[in-house]
Amino acid sequence: MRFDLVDLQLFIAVADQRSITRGAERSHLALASASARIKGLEDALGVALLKRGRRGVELTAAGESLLDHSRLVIHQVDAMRGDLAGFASGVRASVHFLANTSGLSEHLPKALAGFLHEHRDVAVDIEERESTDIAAAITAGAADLGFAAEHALPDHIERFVFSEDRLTLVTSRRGPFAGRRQIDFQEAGGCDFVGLTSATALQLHISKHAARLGMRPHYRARLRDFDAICQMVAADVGVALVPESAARRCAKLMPLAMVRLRDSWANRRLVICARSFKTLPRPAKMLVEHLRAAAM
Amino acid sequence: MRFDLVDLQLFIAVADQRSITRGAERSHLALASASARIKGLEDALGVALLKRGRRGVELTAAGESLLDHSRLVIHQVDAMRGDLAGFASGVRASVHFLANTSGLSEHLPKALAGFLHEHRDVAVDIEERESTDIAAAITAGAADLGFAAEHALPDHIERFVFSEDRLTLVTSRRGPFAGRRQIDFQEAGGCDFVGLTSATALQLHISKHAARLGMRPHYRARLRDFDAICQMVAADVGVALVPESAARRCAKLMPLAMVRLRDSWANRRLVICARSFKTLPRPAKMLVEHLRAAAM
DNA sequence: TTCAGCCTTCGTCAATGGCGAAGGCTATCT
DNA sequence: AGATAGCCTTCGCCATTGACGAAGGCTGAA
Repeated sequence: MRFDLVDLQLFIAVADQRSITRGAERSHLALASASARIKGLEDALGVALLKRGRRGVELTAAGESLLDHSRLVIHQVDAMRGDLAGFASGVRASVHFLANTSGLSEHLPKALAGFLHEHRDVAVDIEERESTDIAAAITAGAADLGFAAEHALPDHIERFVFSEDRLTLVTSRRGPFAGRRQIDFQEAGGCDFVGLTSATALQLHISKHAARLGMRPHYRARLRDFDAICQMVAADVGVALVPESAARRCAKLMPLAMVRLRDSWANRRLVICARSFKTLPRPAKMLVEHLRAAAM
Repeated sequence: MRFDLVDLQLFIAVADQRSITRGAERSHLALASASARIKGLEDALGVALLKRGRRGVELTAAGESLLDHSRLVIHQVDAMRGDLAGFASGVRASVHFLANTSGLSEHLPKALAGFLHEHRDVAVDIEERESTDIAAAITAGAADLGFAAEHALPDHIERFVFSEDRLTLVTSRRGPFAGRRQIDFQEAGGCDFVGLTSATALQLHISKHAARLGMRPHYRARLRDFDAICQMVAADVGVALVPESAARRCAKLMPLAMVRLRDSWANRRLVICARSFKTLPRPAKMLVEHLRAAAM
C-alpha cells in the first residue's frame, strides 16, 4: 500500500486540469499509465479522490484534502532539491562572522584556517567591525557570530572566552620607562599618547579606566590601526596602549620597547559571541565547536 | 534523476543508526538494496551524503541538510496519510459551530439541514452558547464558526448578516396593550416584566437600551428560555421581549398577544462570524458559502 | 599479517510501470 | 431510438527496475 512523488505530482496536474487525460499529458505519461496511478493512489489511501465524468473529473472532499497536502509535500521536496543543489554546485553553506581589529588580525586567522581546512563545504565571510557594532549587528540578526571584547557586549548576547588580549604600553627604545619591565598605568600619566580613533571599543575602554584613575591623557595623534600607531611611537611622538600581540609583531620591525601594565583591566577578555548558540544554523554551529576547541 | 519516499525513509534510518547495514534492517531491505538506493540518491542529488568508514557512516554537511529536509517531507506525508485515513474511515471532516439560543432554535436548523444533505462527508458539531461567549471562543480558536447577535461581537471578528431578529413585546390576550399593533418601548415602562437570566447577550442588549430610555423595568421572573417566558406571560405574570420568531411559535400554543416595537434597536442583526473567513478549513468554508447563499 | 566489520559490486530473476489498442460509460446530437 | 463524441478503464505485452544472495574490497585494530 504505497504511493510516490510521481503520483502526487500527477494528482496535482490532474486536479489543475480537471482531467486525467490532460493531467497525463502535463506529466508526460500515457493516459493508461496515469489512470492506473490515480487508481493505485486511491487504493493506497482507501478513499475515492475523484468523481469521474464525461467532461473530466472533479475532486471529492478527500481529493481536495489530498491536493492541499500534495502541494505542501512537493513544495518541501523542491526546497530540499534546491538546498542540496547548493551543495552539489559548491556554493555551499556560509557563516557570517564579524570580528574586531584584534580578532581579525591577531587571534582568528589560524583557528579559522584550521576550520576551513577541515570543512571544505563551508565558507566563512568575515567583516571587520568595532566590538560595539558587532553587538548591535548580532542582536539584529545581521551576522551569525562575532569576535569582540567582552566588556563591549550587552548582557543578552551569549558568549564564551576565546582568548585574552593583554594591553601593553609601547614606547620608543629610549622612552620614559626604558629598562622597566612593568608599571602601573598611572605612572604614564605625564606622557604624551598616541591612540586609536575615539570611536573604537578599545579606545573607549582605555579612556574609561584612565578616567577612573583620575588621568587625563594627552593624545598627540589618533590613528586607525596598530601598525600606524606603533610607527608614531617608534618615532617618539608619544607612548601608546596596544594589544600585546600587535606590539610583539610591530616590535620585530620597529625600534620599540614593550612595558607591561600591572592593572587588571589591561587584560581584555575576547569572546566568541552569538545571539543564541542553540539556534545557529548548522555550519555556524560547526564553527563554534571548532572555536571552543581552539580557545585558550 | 529521481528519488522516492522510500529513499528518504531509508536515509533517515541510516542517519539514525549511523550504519547502512542497520539502516537497511530498520527499513526491511537487503544491505545491497539499501546501498544501491543511497548511491542512487547521491547520484540524483549530485552530492555525497555520507562518509563511509569501517565503523559505519557519518553524514556530510549535505547529508545533514538532507536529513532535516527528509524529516519534514516524511512528517508531511504522515500528516497527509492521517488526514486521508479520516476520509477513508468515514470519520469525516467536521465543522465546530457555536450558536446562540435564537440561532439554534429558530434560524439555523433549516439552513444546516440543507447543507448536511448536500455534503454527506461533512459533520457539523453545534453547541449552544451566549453571543458574548461565542465571540470569546472564536477569538481563542475554539470553534470555526459562530451564529451570534452582531452587537455582542468585538470589531476584529469577521461577520456577515445572516438574518434579522425583530424583538416583539408579548403580553397576555387581555394585556395592557390589547388592540395595539405597535408601540414605543417606553410605553411599557409601567409594566411588570418577565425576562431572560441577566447573563444573556439579549438581556444585556435590552437592559442597555432600557437604561438609555431612562426606564427601570421591574422583573417579576427571570427564566432561561422563550417557551418558559411565554408561559409566564400568558399567565399574566408580566410582559416580555422575545424574538418575533419565538413569539409566533409560542402564540400558536398559548393565549398571547404580540405587539411590535417601533424602536430601531429592537431589530437585531444576527450574523455568521469567524475569526477569519479566509483561513477557515475547507469544510467550514463550504458551510460558510452555503450560509451566505441562505442569508436573508 | 590476519581478522573483523562494514560497504560495494555482480549476476539473477520476479515484479513493476510504461505503452498502444480496445472496451465501457454517459451526455448530446440527429 | 440510434449514432456520436468525449473521457476513463481494462487488457496484453515488454523493457526496465529493484529486490536478493554471494562474493569482493577497504580499513582499522589485534
